[in-house]
Amino acid sequence: MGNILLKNLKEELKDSIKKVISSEGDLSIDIVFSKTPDLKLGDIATPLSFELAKKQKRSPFEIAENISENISLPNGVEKIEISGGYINFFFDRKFFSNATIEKIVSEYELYGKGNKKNEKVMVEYSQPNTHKSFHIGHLRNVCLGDALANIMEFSGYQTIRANYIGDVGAHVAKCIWGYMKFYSGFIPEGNKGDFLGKVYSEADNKLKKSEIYDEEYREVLKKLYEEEKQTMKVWEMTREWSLEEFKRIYKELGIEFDIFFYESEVKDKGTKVAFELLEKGIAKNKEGAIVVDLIDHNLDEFVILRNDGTALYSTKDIALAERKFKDFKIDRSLYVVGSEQKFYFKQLFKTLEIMGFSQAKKCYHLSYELVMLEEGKMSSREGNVVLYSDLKKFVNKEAIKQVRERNISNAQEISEIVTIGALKYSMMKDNNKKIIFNWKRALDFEGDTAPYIQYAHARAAGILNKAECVKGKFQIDELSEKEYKLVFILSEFPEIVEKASIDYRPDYLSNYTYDVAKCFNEFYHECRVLNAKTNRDFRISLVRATKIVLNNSLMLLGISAPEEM
RNA sequence: GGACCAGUGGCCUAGUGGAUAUGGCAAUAGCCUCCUAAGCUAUAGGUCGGGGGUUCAAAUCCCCCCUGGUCCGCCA
Repeated sequence: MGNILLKNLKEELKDSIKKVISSEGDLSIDIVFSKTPDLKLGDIATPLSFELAKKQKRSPFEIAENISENISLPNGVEKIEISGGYINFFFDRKFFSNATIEKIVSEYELYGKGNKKNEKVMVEYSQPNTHKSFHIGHLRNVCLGDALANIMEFSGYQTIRANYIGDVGAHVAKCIWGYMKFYSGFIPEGNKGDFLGKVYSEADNKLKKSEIYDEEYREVLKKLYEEEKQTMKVWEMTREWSLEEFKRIYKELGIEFDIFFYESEVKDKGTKVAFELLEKGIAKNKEGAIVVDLIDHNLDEFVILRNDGTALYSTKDIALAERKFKDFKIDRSLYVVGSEQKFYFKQLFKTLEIMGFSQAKKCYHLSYELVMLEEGKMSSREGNVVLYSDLKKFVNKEAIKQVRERNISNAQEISEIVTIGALKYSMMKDNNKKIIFNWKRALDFEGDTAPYIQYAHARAAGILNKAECVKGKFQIDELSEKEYKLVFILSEFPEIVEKASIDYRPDYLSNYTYDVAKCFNEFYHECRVLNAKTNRDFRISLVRATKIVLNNSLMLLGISAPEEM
């Protein structure tokens, strides 16, 4: 931990370069390294000479020459070359490979782990509404959020995974009205959560068409607000149905939360806070409602309580944030929520700042675009959604079919691992952009998919199983390009994790993991391992290191790495 | 009307100041007597939405325009 080989080499190189250029009095420049487009050109490069050329009014070539002639290269860097003005550095590749692979193998599951940060972070994600169906849009959220939490934790933050369930509000009342009106006393045998989703959609449809129905619904809404006994009983029962289904899904996905918050438990506190803010003069009364004036911040007015005194989304979120800061003592608060709420979160964070919470500056809204159907937006109301349960069922069917074509001992378990992996990966590999859902692609297990990566892992496992006693020590004769390319990408893992945590970008990990799998497959086809003529011990260790990195990065994505498939 | 996000080969996508623009799907041609063919190799496919500008260097930054999405609710 902490001592990252590739990163260290970069730091040492920076120092060496600075020593050369400082003799000419130029220290202010920030030295950056990039990968070379081709390993033939070197391992890492810097375009520093272009920047210096401008400042010093000399030719970049001359500057590069000067650096190249006067630099004392750190241990592990073998050669320096100038190419088109770039300064390219060549590592001592045997040394680098040796050190990298030994490090990975010895650190094992800790390889890539960041230093402990003295900071507590809470990630809030998967905020499903009870009494509505759980569809693939919710799936995207929970996958992203879980990966983010994993990454933060692995990067060294103390991390709390929070779920915030919407169990009150108009949609609940609609569903309960529909249930009492058309299904009173009925207890579905199968998936109770999906049943409620259908009841909700059906109720919403009928309510649009009848004023009498609408009156009845308002009555239910009122009774829920007043916590009338009979209605509350139905609420409790149906709420539990939804929660059971959610928990079943989380279990299936292998996702665990540290804490569940419910809207029902923060709404009263929120109302209190709204009045407190009013008293303190942070908020003001506007036509009976309570609003925070954010016009000077270019954020309009933020309504935090309705004029009838009932709670809004904002009412509850302010109370919940306060609870997170005060009771859980968190320093950093992350929210994984769809991008349509961007403006809302700006208002919320600004309000928290005005309320005096220093953590407000470390609040972050990880936003992502919706999962859409080819024909357009999904809507629980309309009922035109792809349910999570259906998607899982069909993907699993395909996985079972494919596993059966192979000779595998525990087909059931493997098909489940492939199914969940494929689902999660497809929801995370894009940079939070709009996803147009497509069945053909969802059932694809080749190319840039989780099964491709899992397969690479299983292959590595297969080799290691057959390699009798494995020596920890190895000698490297001649490094082939495929071998070294693989070593190099493995060495990048810690930096990728760090960047993903800084930028809050789980997709960095998805892309990286796929690249590792691809490199490994190329290596696999070109280099024999078990009956290798050269580098046998090294290759076995390289395979082991690859398996470790694949396993660690899949773990961050919440995807299982099978030993066989 | 104002604000934000996106636009990269037929389709999807990486890359947000550095070298010849990354991969996948689909297509074509190959590779299993050899550690798992959910794999590999090769071929073909590009006005990086358009136009200006800044820069030694632009898919990336600035301005204008086009297209799509979202927000500007006492909804969530």
